[in-house]
Amino acid sequence: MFNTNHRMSKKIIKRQMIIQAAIEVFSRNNFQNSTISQIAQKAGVAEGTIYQYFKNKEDLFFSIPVEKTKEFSRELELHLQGIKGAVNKISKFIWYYLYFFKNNPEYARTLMLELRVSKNFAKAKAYQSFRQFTNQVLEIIKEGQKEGVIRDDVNIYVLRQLLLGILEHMVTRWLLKGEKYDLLEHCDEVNCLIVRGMSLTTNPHELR
Amino acid sequence: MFNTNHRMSKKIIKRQMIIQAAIEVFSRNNFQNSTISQIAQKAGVAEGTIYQYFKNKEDLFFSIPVEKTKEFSRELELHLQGIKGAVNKISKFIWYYLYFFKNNPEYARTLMLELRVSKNFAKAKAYQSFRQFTNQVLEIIKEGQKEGVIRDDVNIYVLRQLLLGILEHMVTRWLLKGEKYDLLEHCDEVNCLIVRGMSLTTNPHELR
Amino acid sequence: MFNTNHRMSKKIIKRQMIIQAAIEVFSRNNFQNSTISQIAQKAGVAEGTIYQYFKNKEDLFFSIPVEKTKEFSRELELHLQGIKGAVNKISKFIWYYLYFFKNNPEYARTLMLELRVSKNFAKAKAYQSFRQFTNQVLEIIKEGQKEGVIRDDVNIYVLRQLLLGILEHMVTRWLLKGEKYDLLEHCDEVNCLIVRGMSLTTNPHELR
Amino acid sequence: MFNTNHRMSKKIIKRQMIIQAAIEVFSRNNFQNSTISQIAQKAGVAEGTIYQYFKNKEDLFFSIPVEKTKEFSRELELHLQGIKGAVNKISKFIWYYLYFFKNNPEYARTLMLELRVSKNFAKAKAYQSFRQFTNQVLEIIKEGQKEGVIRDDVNIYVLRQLLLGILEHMVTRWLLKGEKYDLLEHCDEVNCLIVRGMSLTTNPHELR
DNA sequence: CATGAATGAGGTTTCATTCAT
DNA sequence: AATGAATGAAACCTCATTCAT
Repeated sequence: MFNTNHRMSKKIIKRQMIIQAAIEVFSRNNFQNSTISQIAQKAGVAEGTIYQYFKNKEDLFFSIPVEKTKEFSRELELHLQGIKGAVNKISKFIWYYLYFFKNNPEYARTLMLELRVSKNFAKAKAYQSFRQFTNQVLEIIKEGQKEGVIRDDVNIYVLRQLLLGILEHMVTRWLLKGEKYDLLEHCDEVNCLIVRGMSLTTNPHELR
Repeated sequence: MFNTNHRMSKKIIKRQMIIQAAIEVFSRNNFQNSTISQIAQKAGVAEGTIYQYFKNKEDLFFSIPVEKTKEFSRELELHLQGIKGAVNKISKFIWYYLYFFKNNPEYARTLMLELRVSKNFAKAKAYQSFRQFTNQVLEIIKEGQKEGVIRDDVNIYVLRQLLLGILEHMVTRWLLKGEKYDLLEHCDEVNCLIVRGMSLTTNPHELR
Repeated sequence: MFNTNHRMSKKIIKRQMIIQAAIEVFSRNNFQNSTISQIAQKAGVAEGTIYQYFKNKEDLFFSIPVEKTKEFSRELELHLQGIKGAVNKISKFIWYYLYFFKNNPEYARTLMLELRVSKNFAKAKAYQSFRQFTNQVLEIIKEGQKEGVIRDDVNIYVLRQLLLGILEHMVTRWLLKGEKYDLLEHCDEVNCLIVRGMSLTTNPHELR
Repeated sequence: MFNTNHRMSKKIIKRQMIIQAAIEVFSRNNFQNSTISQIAQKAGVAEGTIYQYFKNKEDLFFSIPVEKTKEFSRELELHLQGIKGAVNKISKFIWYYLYFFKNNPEYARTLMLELRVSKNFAKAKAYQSFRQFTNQVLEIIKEGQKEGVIRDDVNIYVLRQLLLGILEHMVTRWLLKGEKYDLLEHCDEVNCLIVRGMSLTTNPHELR
């Protein structure tokens, strides 16, 4: 039994190593132009070994967001702890989102430019992991509506789409521009714009 | 001379046929999984013929947005004609943007899910065509600031990014969801949110 | 049109060259151990070229008996011409069968040791070609029964099985023994045994 | 010593389990398409374990007929016991041959469609086991010649070839037809044909 | 003795591109 | 200008075998 545990943990570690290598390789080239041989080399294992951990190249590819989203959610949880008020939580979420991808630029590239767009991504189990934290966002929005600080005349799904859409776009644009500027640079401005768009106005006349 | 013109127009038509076939093929699969042979078949020409009009597969790929963006800009111009006021122009732009991609779903897929993300896209001449209409947007924003209806405490590039980002995201999301709903469905709501975000408030206290 | 014909005939010739090369290669090793690269080399074409003529390795494999059985039937027809009497025809058939495989030892190996046994062979169109000449055999047997020289108390399919079974086995055994003796060596003896087994006896009481 | 015996028998049992699993796996796919992993799984052992009982995959493969032929010969012996006369023995042999393969269809497939045809089979020790019972057949034929009931104007090896050839072909055909009919169905008819072919005729009364 | 993770060589197949016709 | 046959490089994946535990 000890033996089994030992083997298991070794397998888990090696699995992580392969995924990390895959992120690096997939982020530089793209799915099709990345080769198993490159990944194997970077992971320091034989090509065949990869097929003991993943069914095929696509399976390895889709395993990446499963792992990274777990990490994202886990740490997001910590960062939200102790924050009161939906608006403050949203501000923190915006900051953390940009912060996370700033610090995981390779994963950012893989996720935003490759995975999200992949034909089978929505169908894959990977997509399930996403639901997890997008639901978290939805909860915060509902909370804000209850508090009376977030407008309830707009569909909450549209509000969430607004929020995530802008953030995704910011990361994507940053990547396409070659990561030459600081992703957190306009954090406050964007935060301000988003919150303004989502929040209730005392003076609605200003809107057409 | 007439002969030459005739020849020219025949060449141009065949070129268009190939581009149209390419859009259809690239939109269904993706760049790597689309084959020259498929495109040739759909265009009704031999494989070799394609290489008389385009340097290689990538060149054909990047020729698509050049053509389609011309079309987009040309028609956008018409739709903006006669509209007064930056806010109204922005509203119209939002509508037209969604309207255009609703009616060109295959090009939408190719552009949003493949081209935009392509490594060499930014470097390619295709990107130049884009500048054309993103600059148009910038002009409208500046106009709005002069009119005093668009806030000038935020960088105009950030404002443009906000606008284009949300629109891109709407189209992308629509595509990823399988085009099952009407892209123009939430046009008014989104319009309202964007305009609100960009516009000056009489009562700025409400923010943050 | 001339151009097309010319191209067509060139394609047919190249197809034959590939099939001939395939027979030689498949006969030496077996299906799985033969490589497309070996066949291409022997045929004097590039590997990719083979895939312009055959869907895949298995398709090439199953195309062999289709071609060779045509050849077998065509020549068998000539050899049977002018022969009177079912027994004489059967004798000639036996001789020709052994003669054909003696002169096509490589095809013999491929057919008897690989193809006949192949899982998908029966389902493949190749099997259809076989029907052609096994039906011919059946006709001769029926003819013999009408003439009153072949017993009609045994199912004709069993009689055919007897005939083809022994011949197949003779060829197979010859191959397994390394083709060290003359396949036609025992032709007369076998002929005699088979004909005796199939023919009516003057005194039929002896049989069941 | 008891300990040793115990160990020995445990080893022998495990060996048998592996061989049985191998028969099942090899019969379904073929040699090349069967994997050690499949066999190990079916046998309930680890892959590595197989290599403690057999040198390699081919060695395991060729061990199958060695074991099964022992079984065949052992039981054939019993079935022939007490039967008088070469013709009766041959009839019994024919019946038992078909009976055995009817009841061992998986082994039949492996032997007839894979092993018999295998390039190295003749050279392998497996082939030696075969000699054992083919010699038995030869003895019966000689016995019949001495009795004066089997023709002696034909080479005894040709006679044996006739006998085994037809039987092999019957089994093979049955397998290729998907075992959809009863292998013993035409036993009597074939028996009759074979015996007639082998026997002296001038005086037909002598038969049965 | 038993295990099963690691290996890595090797083959099939695809497809962009070329070039003779 | 148009064709389409030929090319051949390159990559995924399998699996028998080994060996440390």
